[in-house]
Parts: sequence; C-alpha cells; structure tokens
Amino acid sequence: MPELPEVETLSSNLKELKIIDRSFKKIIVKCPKLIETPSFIPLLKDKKIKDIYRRAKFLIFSLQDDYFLLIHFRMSGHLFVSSRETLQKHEHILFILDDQRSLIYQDTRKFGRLYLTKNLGKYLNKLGPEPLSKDFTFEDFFSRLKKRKLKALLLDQTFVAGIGNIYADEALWEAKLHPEKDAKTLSILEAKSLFNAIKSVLEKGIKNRGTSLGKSIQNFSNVYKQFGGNQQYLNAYKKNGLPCRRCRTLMVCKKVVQRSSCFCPSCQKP
DNA sequence: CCATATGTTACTCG
DNA sequence: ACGAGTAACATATG
Repeated sequence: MPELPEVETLSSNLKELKIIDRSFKKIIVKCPKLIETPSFIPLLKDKKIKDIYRRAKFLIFSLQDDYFLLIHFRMSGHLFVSSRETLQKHEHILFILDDQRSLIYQDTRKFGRLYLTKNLGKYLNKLGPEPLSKDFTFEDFFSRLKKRKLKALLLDQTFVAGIGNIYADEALWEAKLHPEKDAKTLSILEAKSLFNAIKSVLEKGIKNRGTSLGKSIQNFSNVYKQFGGNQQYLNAYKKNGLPCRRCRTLMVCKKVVQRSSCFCPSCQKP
C-alpha cells in the first residue's frame, strides 16, 4: 500500500514521537513468514534505535551494533505506535519498547516483509535514484529512458525509487503523457515535464501526509492510525468516468502492465 | 460468485 | 538479454 509519500509520513511520525534512542525490550512474532530470517529476531533484544528513515518504499531502522531493520509494506502493511502489549486480528509482530510503548506491524494480506541485516546494500543497491534527492537529475533521467511503456518504467524501482500505482497515474496526468507511450520516444520537453511531475506529485503527497482511499483497514493510515489527506487532491487515480480537471473530457481506465491506469484520453494521447 | 485492491517476484513466450 | 504478459502470494470489500 504505502508508496514513497506514505512511508515518508511513517518515518516522520516516528521521529516526532521520539522513537529514536528507544530500544527493543521484547519482540513477539505471530507470523514468522513475514520476516526474511526469523531466527535473527532475538538479536533485536535490547538494541537501541539510532535512526529512522526511508529509502524507496522501505522504512529503515538503523540500530546499535550496525544492524538494520527494514520494513516493506507491500499492499496492506501498517505500522503504528501503541501502549498495548498484545496482538489483535491481522497484527503479526509486536515490538515492545523500553518506555511503555510498542510498535505493532499489522498486515491483512501478509504480503509485507521485514528484513534484519547488517548489509543494507543487499536491499538498496539495485534501487534507482530517490526522486526527491539531488542525485535525481534530469540528464540522468533522460539518458536512462528506454524502449518501454511509460507506466512500466515509472513503476520499475530500479529506474526511479518509490513510485507506485497512484503516483504513477498522477505524474502521467500532470505531464499529459499516455501510460502506454514508449518512454524512448519522449522529446526533451515531454521528459522534462514528466521529471517535474514526478517530483511535484510526490511532494504534494508528502505535504498532505499520504493518500488513504477508503476508510477500511486496507487503506493507508499513519503511526497514529490517522488517514492521510492527499486523496482529496488526486487528479487521475480512480477518476475514470469523471471529467478531467483540465479539459472536462471523461477519464478512462485501462489495464496497463497488469495495473489499472486512469488517464484522460484527450490530454494524454498515445 | 465475481472482480478488484496503494507491490513484488518468478515464470513463460517471443 | 529484454520486454510483455501471467500467475502467485492472502484477505477484504463492493
């Protein structure tokens, strides 16, 4: 579920709550298959959390003794802060901290994964640039465009990190580009427009503290269990049947690379 | 019952 | 080797 802006929201929530400098007092794992190496979990005990940040869609805890705990939420993973020390339905991992609080990992579909490692590079090395960092440059972006459908390229984490189905559709609408257009055929101006759109839709998502579509457990909520606000500002995702906010043409939806893709057939020509 | 779901990976085919 | 298409993972919702 969470894409870059949602994971960024979780990371900043945890910093606000001063989870940094706390340590793990006890870890309870109800569903070991969510952890790549369940046998490593006892290593977490009494380890202090030195830093918390995001890379791509990974939430990363940098720990004492050079360990890293990575969480990838995939489709339905959630993390929230609680004062509970017990697990309820769909909650699979409980991290009890040294200050009466706990972190709870909840995941109805159990697609998410947790990784405990000393080798961060193993998980991050193949990722493309962070679209909101300085190493995301237009020259590099343009040179790496290849013969591939734009939508596929935007979702490819080795091309640019952190974009998922929502923000891909938003960026393509913003840049007035068709999801099935061959990326190799973009003019410099079109590419520039897409490059800027990627950054602006992600920045907007972060500013609005993430996108939460419905109100069920399946939707994004932050570590306070509050929903995000960005859904209110979406222009493309799930807008099929509604008039385009630019030209009033009815938006359409089509499967592209196995994902639903909503776009304006008039503004976003093939 | 059917289709769909904010993600990733492994597989096949061309 | 590469891209596209498909299935799989597991559960809930409409």
